[in-house]
Amino acid sequence: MTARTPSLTPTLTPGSVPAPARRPRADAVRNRALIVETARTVFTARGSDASLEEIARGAGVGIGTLYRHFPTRDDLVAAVFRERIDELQALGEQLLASDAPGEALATWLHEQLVQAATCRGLAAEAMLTMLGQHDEPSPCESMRQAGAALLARAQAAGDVREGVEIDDLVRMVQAVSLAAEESDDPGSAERLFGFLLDGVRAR
Amino acid sequence: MTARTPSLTPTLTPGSVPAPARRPRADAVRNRALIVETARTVFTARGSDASLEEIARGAGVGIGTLYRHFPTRDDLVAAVFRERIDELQALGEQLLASDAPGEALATWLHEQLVQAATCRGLAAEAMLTMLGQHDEPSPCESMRQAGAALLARAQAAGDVREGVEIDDLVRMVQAVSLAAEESDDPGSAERLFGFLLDGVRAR
DNA sequence: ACCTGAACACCGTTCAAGT
DNA sequence: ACCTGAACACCGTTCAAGT
Repeated sequence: MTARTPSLTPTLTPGSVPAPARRPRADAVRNRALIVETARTVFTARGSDASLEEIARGAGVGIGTLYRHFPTRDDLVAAVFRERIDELQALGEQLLASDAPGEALATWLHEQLVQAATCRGLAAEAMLTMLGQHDEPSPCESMRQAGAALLARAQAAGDVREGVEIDDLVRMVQAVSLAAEESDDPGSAERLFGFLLDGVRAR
Repeated sequence: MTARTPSLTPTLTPGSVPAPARRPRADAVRNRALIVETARTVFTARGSDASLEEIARGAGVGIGTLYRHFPTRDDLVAAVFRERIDELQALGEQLLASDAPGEALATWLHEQLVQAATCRGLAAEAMLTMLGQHDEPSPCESMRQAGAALLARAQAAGDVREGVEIDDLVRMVQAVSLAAEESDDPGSAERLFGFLLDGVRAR
């Protein structure tokens, strides 16, 4: 969000290495991990608008340290869900080996639904935000491509209709999760998910 | 949210009128309307987490006046969307006269989609919140019943499959709107809405 | 009865001073 | 290089004092 001063100065000599890639200090590594872990706990307990101060306090670090590692709130949220994104990517690549393309896609999307519910809907919000910024080769982008491959295969097999895009599907699953969250009916999410699948199925 | 002191004192005599139902002061009525109108404008411009102070300032009243009329933020949001809810109810009742039950439901749901996009997704959030609290005979509850009648008719005509509930449908439409909001593809909402309709159609 | 705005609490964010 | 926490800004919410 915040614009940073461009670091590319004209004094950069042609042969110079772009980034020194120093190894970070051990306490910094530990603090970073502690903050992420605490954030996960606090987000689960308090929801998406938990206080950053509470997270810093819980991790036993100063608020400045939290900001040093995660300049924006989104950066922290992204770090919290990084593992889940990687898991979804791995699952997607695994499912490409399945011999039932339609079912494989459904399984992957259902896992998206399960993940979306973590941290009281924060996971779903984070996913929607991340899907909006598919510029650089981010972990989310890799996950997206795994899903796209599953979808293409399901379409080629005639299981899913044409015109459906992977972003639509993933977005819809997050939306289903968000919409079902406030419902008093516990089966709501699964039922809505079923409608979604039926809607994209080839007929 | 905040618990209030119970006002029901034992001195209440059996024959006493429960509420005097006084006519409110003219300036109070005007202020209330001004606050709601300003809130709509500010929510549209700044999104769902607009400052209440800005709304009060824009309406030309003290912050205390805003709180007097709307004890919680949700109360103000509900007031902002009250008219839309009433419109949806009226439209639903009108559409019951149509001779194409499936199409009538689709038209009503599409109007839900259009409404959901107002105030940068705040309308969708508000609708989801309101659907969660269907206790008293609220305006939202009347709207819900109009939709339920449309759905029942579409199901009786064999246009929509059984097992679908009106809350599911309305929630899904809000979900579609929320999911499409952050997308860079402008046709996203309509495409997802189309999938939703196909998913609930009888086959 | 209603309005006002000062007062308090809480949180986000920055930054000078430390190690 | 990294950490700390005081300092500042901003907003939500309440309430005593006004009309």
